[in-house]
Amino acid sequence: MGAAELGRYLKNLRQHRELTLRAVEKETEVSNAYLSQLEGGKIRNPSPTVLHKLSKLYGSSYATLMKSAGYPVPGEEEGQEKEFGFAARIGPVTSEEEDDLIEYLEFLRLRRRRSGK
Amino acid sequence: MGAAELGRYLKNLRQHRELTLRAVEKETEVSNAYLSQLEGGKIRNPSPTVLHKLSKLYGSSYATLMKSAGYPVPGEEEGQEKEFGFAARIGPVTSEEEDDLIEYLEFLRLRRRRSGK
DNA sequence: AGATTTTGCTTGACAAATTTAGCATGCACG
DNA sequence: CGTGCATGCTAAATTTGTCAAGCAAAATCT
Repeated sequence: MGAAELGRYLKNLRQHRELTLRAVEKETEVSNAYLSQLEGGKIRNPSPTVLHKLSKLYGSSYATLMKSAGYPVPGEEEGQEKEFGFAARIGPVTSEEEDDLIEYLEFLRLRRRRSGK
Repeated sequence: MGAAELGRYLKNLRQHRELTLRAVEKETEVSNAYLSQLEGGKIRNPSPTVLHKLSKLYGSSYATLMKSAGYPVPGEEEGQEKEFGFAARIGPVTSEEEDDLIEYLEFLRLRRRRSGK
């Protein structure tokens, strides 16, 4: 898990695409030095931004890279099928409304927890 | 976006739950000093692992924390419609909560219409 | 073969994340 | 009033991500 696995995975992706470290550096603006360390399994907590850039360039899944880096991946946890029914029901919302609704939901749950259901 | 937004968001979550920095430290094994800096918007790239721990403790969505930290969120990138993005962000809700949220959304829109903006 | 370029990697330095220790204010209670 | 403790914060220290520069082997060219 973690650094070593991510390294092997990234090296595999790159070599399979016959790209050089410096070619990847040019496309992705991540230094070849750092890429080398990444592939060598020497980096334990790479920034998700870097992983995202690499996933785009390699055409591979960002979620997979995150996972193999040892990071938790949203949606990997549990039951995210039911949520979509709600999305359809509530219709389009602005991002401001999103923020307000989420905060209100948290308030609701807190209140419910205090007064035992 | 980024550090300041994440900070406000985290502080809000914690205060609504009436937790102290040291209480959070105890549950999550993230130092109270670091939590303070996080909430003060002084941390630009917190590790996803930390965000995940906080999301679990606060009962809030990991994806939302990632997003407000300025990280790309897996699943939100391509393909899926905007409404589904909100569904992923808000996480699973009970049907009781659905009702409350929709009612609250109507209230929000009514209020906004009254006071200009 | 020798020169030049390319490639992967290591080193040194810098910045930023995270922790440990400690400070300052506020609040209880003797 | 004091003293003790909780709370939020900051300063210093440590660890680690990230980059610029450079090096050795391999490839490529002449």
